[in-house]
Amino acid sequence: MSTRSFPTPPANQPLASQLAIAPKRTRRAARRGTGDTTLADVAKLAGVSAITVSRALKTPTVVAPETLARIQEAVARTGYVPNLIAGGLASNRSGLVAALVPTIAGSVFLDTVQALTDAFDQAGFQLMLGQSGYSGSREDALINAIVGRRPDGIVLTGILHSPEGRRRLLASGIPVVETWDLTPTPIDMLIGFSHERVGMEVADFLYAKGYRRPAIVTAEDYRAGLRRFGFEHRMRSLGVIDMPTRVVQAPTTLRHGREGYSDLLASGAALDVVFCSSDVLAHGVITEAQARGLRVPDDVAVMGFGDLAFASFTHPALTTVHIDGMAIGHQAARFIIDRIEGTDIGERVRDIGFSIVERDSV
Amino acid sequence: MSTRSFPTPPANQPLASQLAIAPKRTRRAARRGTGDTTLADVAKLAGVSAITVSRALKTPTVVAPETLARIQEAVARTGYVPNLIAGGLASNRSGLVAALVPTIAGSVFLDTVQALTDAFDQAGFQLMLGQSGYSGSREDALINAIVGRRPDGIVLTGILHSPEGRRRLLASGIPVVETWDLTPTPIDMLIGFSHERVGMEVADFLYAKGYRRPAIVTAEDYRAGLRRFGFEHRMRSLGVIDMPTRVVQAPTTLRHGREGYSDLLASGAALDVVFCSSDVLAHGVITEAQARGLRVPDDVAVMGFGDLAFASFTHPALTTVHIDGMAIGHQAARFIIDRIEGTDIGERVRDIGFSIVERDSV
DNA sequence: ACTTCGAATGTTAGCGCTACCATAACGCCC
DNA sequence: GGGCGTTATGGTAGCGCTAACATTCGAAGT
Repeated sequence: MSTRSFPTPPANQPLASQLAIAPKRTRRAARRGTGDTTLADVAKLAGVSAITVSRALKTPTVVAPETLARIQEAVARTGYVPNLIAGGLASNRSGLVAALVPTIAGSVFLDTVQALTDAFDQAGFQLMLGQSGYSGSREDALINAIVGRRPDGIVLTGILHSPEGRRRLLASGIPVVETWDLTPTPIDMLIGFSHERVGMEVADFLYAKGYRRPAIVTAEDYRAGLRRFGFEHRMRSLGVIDMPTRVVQAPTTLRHGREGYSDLLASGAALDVVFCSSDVLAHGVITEAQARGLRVPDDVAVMGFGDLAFASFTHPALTTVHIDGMAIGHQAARFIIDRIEGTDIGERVRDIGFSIVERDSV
Repeated sequence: MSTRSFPTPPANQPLASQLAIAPKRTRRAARRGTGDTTLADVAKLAGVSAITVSRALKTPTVVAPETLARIQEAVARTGYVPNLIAGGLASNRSGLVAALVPTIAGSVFLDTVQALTDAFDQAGFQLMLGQSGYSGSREDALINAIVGRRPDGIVLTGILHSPEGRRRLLASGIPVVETWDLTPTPIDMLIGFSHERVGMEVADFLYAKGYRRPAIVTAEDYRAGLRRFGFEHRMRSLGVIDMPTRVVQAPTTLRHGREGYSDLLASGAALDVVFCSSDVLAHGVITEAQARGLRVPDDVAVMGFGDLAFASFTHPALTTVHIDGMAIGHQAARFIIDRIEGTDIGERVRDIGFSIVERDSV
């Protein structure tokens, strides 16, 4: 075992002994602390004031090298870990950033969340994760729990917030970044792309490829609805009127894709391509088609959305819409960090765009 | 409007007026606050003391109904959101719980993380997410960042912590739950299962099914290594000596599965079944086999691990090892919440077990 | 009538840190 | 040699909340 040479001086005792000597006169017992070593303990050990220790830890350059060394030794000896809660209260910077996602199960946002944790970790912030669920019922309670912790920033990913939640966020004055969408009225900052345009571009793409009997398997989700809307709209203007559609629950799974396609077939619809609201769904459709002995894309073509890691490794490789989820996460983090540090953030609304990745399923 | 009978005497004003009257004598300007409404503001408006407002919010039952109503109205009017950072400092309960995972990209732990957020949310705690990476290099820095925020509990998922990190956690006195494994020397509490036994049971299972030429595609991960070890050990004692193996990087992807199987075939090994360290890997192996025109399980059988949501919907449906990730998350949360509330937690080490789910790929 | 108790509320003193100002010691310039 | 930066450090006063007692007052017990 390692040494334990410098037990904290019995600084906490005096009050207790007063108590023992003159219990009647003592106004009250000392409030018990955490028992952790504090800044003051380290300061005493290093023979400096508390504030100097604080500086030595935050901005070592302003402390004399000699003093710094003494403090660092004291820190090492005591195993001191700064209490960031206390620091946060004093400095009005909690060092926390909140990320709200509908659910992490869906995996579409995983890259974004990963990029967020990484970027914020690196900048010394800790990510608080909140799942609002697709229903949105607990949303307000969640927002209260989040705002109550006074995060230095909030990243909203793919949720449709209630007007009340929106108002609360606005009132809190906390920097907010909305992601994965392009709304006309952002709360604050925004990084995303247009789901409607995705739908339209996909329609053009498939039409150009010669497909005339498209079907849709889509999640019951606001953004997915937007893509579908754009798709249908454009297809119609191209003369394609009838588009059989299956709406499945979010978050999407392989199962939903299989069942969605089965249902589509059961309805007797003639179709040559299926546009899915997620890669997972598309993978399910491919799986179901193959289980039925159909060839993809000859008998039925399949188009996904998201370009998740697996998309290029399905068989056949999935043609899909590429969204750079990592870049979204990084930009969101950048926005918030810049805002906190007072750096100019430039344009507060950014369209990150998307691209159609043609592989073998279409 | 209801009565406001007992306004607190104007105790907060003196400093400001002093300032106005005798600026020279004022020792310093008042530190600027956050500008948010505080407990004191609400108290003043409701005509009670701060502590009564605090009680009204935390334990409404101890406040007279009339007073309560007055306070609630004041809260609504001011849009007051309690500062939980300050509360945490005062009460020594941060309301934060940390979860450390190697990465969320792997998706094996997703169910667990989801269950954790849900359970903690419900109990009023907020989850801080930390990704240690599979390398473990940043682990110590991460642990410092976590401990510094004085969480009320820490859930460790699938990481092999350095001795130094372990010591720090122990020293912090924070309740710790390790999950997804059964170590002989837990830090504190533990919920998991034996990876070695998984390997052994799978070996028995496959052997009983008549397979004699097993191969392994496994992630470079401690726990996966344990499963492999158990598998090889048992297989050997059953007389199977040669087991071609491909080790791929964690986190695993469909791609790794395809490449792993390709490599295995390229090495010219004769094999009748592939035991994979994850369902995703197994899915990749199936995909590659099918892309090569092989039939699963007739030409090659495939065994996964994890029983993720998609496992029963691959084609053929994946035979795998079922782990109840949600249950792990819930139990981990239970452990910590019980510990915080002082409830008896019972046995501190729990084996949640596993089961082999036989479907069509073996 | 007088303790005794419990319910409701208040007073005080921090929790551990940092912002803000002050101070001390040492050049350096004209 | 007095004024004025510069560098390193310290003192004080909070940040917004809650723990620990203290107090008040009416009801109940003896």
